[in-house]
Amino acid sequence: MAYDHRSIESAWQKRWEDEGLYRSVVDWDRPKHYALTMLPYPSGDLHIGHWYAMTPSDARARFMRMKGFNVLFPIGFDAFGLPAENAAVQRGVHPAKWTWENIETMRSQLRSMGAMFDWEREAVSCEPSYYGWTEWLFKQMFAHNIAYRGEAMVNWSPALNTVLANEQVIDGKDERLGQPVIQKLMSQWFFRITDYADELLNFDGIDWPDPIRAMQTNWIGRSEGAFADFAVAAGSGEKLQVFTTRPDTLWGATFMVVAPEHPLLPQLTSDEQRAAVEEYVAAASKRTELERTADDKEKTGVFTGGFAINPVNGEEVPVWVADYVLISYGTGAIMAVPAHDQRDFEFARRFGLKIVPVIESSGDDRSSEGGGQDGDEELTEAYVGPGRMKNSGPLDGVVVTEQKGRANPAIAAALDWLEENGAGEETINYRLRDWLISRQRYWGTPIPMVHRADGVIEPVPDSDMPVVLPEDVVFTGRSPLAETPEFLNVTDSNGEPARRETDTMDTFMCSSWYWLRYLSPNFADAPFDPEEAAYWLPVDTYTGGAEHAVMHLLYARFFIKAMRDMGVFADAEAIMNQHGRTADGAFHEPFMLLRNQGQILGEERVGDRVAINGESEGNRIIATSLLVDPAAEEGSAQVVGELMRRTENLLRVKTANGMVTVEVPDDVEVQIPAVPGDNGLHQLKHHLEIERMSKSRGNVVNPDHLVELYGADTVRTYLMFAFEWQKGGPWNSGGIMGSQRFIEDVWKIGTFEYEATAPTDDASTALIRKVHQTIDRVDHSMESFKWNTAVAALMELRNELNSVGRGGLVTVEAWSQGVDALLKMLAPIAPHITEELWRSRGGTESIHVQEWPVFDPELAAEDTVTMVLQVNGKVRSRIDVPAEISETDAEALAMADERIAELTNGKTIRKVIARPPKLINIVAS
RNA sequence: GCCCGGGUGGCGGAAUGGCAGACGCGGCGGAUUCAAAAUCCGCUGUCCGAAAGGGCGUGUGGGUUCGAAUCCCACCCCGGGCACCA
Repeated sequence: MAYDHRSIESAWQKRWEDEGLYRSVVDWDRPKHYALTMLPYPSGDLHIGHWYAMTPSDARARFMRMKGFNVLFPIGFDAFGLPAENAAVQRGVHPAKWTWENIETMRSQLRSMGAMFDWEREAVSCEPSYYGWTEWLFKQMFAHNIAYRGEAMVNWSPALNTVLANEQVIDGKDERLGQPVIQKLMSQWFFRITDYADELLNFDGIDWPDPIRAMQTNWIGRSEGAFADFAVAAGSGEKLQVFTTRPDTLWGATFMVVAPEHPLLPQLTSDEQRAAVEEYVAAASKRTELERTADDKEKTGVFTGGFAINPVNGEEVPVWVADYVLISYGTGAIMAVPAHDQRDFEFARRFGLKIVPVIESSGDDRSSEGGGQDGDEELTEAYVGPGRMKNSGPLDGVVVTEQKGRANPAIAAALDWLEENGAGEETINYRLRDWLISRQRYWGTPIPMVHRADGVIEPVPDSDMPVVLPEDVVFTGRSPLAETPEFLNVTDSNGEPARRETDTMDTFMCSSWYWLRYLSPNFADAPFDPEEAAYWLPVDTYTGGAEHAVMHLLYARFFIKAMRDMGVFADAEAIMNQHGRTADGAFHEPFMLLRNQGQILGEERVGDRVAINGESEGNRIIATSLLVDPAAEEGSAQVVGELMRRTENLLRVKTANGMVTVEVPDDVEVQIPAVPGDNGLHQLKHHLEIERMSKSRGNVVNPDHLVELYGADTVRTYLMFAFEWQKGGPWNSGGIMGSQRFIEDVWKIGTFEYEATAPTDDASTALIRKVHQTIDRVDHSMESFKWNTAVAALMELRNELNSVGRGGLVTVEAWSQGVDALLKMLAPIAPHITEELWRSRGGTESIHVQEWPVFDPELAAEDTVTMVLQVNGKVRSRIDVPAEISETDAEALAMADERIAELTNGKTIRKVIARPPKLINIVAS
């Protein structure tokens, strides 16, 4: 009977579900394992990337289950977000309808994967039963002063009509559409994630990939330094505070620069300079973040006419305004030390400002210049190296190293001096900003707050919670909530008319706690059932894409810490203790072990070779005929070459002489001999690069189609076998045949009626040995997320079974052990075929609840080993020796070897390195 | 510029400092077939050689070691992150 994936796979999926095989229930007598895959956004189609991310995650969960753990592996949907709203604006579909239809499609696609999801724990973030608790969490944050309303320069996206978090802005453009983002002063809701900056820098106790840790560390951007206060010269008693990581260079601060948005700027500006400053500030505000931070831009700036007093030496320094100083970092003002900071140096050179070196380089080459640095005209760049302080009054001569913070003696001395003299204080500054969570959108979690007429902002009372999104709204592209009076108009706690907050929350809020809602998606008294949380938390294994490094993964960490501090886990912890477990770090970090998969890219494809005749018109050719001909020769038509790109009726053809643009009028006949019937332009195949899959590039691989053709088991196996999982790479449509053959071979082996026609003990022992070697390899591979080597080891076992099966060389018992082991170890990877074969071979319970094969090192041990004989490190011979051969015996055998004798003949043996039973190396000359 | 990864056959990729290239794709040759597909068997880093065998070979150059894809130093290239962050 041939293997029919179509009937077998769907039948088992149904049966597993009917029997509740993947229902996971709290059982304090068994060790738990919470496996989690990042929850998908319901875009409407499960693409191959979802499979690539989720099937290994599923295989790992199944593996842990067979290893004896009570495994929870839930799934849900991150259902709020902009695409749903865009669909509403563009196509008139309500976001809820669009979202739920997509979820429905994706549910059935996810089922076709055959994953062990516990669907009874499914959570969908756009349901009031979910987002009501997101609102509740917001209120808790507000009550604990973690959420606050603040006015700040925020990223405003005119294209998206909303503000965005810093994390969502890349190179001055929004991460979604790539449209420019501008800075705007607005009053918005923030979370005090910066209060957790130091804790977020600590990754103790969690096993996360280094790159993710590095990215988060980078993003948080801790720098040690000092605030220094410069008194504003023209009276008023105002102080201009700066942040610096180099307080040791204070004596070299010869001017100051403030950001165009700095609040003291109007006060600092003199009347003579006011017009120029105002013009500069106006121009800066119009420029986008991208323009302001462009690399190659020459620094611009304007003198304010104001001065400040350098606290260390009382000198008056001019204050400039320039947009290279950012209002969002530090204090928005800097002391400029042109001698030792390249940016300040460039600015000083451009505007002819004073440069005073305060570090004498200690290198011989430099000191021999005889203090050449003092003659600042000769300087070509700022000096940032080590040396000794000079021109710095009390601190002259202190050693300057390249270390940061207090570890640098010069910085330590300067910090002490500042504090002793009341001129400043030691401080730590972060690049991380508070998390801006307001969005001027409809399809998100409402912010449960009310703006009273007297300006006070108060939370929606518990009795009116949750705030439910009104469904009957009009989509214009602006937030409909602000234009829906029934939603907008409320009464406050005093019974006075008030206005409801119409902004919704960043959708990253939803995904910052979803793994907690999975525990009990229908629990009505709290965000999660404390009993479930006590048993299952924390998440043991988390898998997903690395693109979330500084967004989701950072927010999720912040959330659990904030929730812990608000006491949200108190009940769960008490229950944990009752069961004799201690919370340890369970509520400090959300995900104990994190692994990231890479990305599947589009397959490379050669474009059609086309032969085109036509007439030149300007720099393009208007075609009169077009033929696809793989064998077309150079010169056989006016344009001959590979079709690189097609946009409507414009073709880009790569010819021997370069790229040619061809326009194909509607009435030109397109001939593609390989495609029967009338041919059209849309049938032409253009060249595909290896790049990200996207509909617009036409290089998307559809998993549904692959499942139909090969079956889910084959697709799963291929995805796990053909790539280094953490790396990903281009799709290769040919390679899947290898996995299909493997699955079919497993079917043949599993259904083979084995007869021991010529069994020998040796052959049987050898097969069992192979089985145990395989167990060892698969164990280690699965443990460390190396799916490709796990599959490779199983393929080797398949090869072994194939060859012994044909000869009937082993006992029936050995054969049977081999087949059982193969099926069990393959079960996490290919759940359907292994279940079918397991049952057909007499299994009464599911293979997925069987115990994982136990490795026996004695059975795995070889009794003879091929020993390599080297002369001077080069392999010259090989001999078979007993595995437990002694060093002397091994050496003797090596010396007795013919080839070795030949090669060492007449030479002096200097040394013999013996590593029995694997290797002997004879050093001779 | 700074911080992470990574460079191994035609391709995807294996290799606790000890036989480089497991496993698979592709390719070549053969069997089967009227033929093809499927299947099965064999070969497949490269150069020299009829063969036996040998030379070379893990981005480049150096080093440590009896022995290096693996460890150290310098450099080149690719991917990712950050970036006028004071």
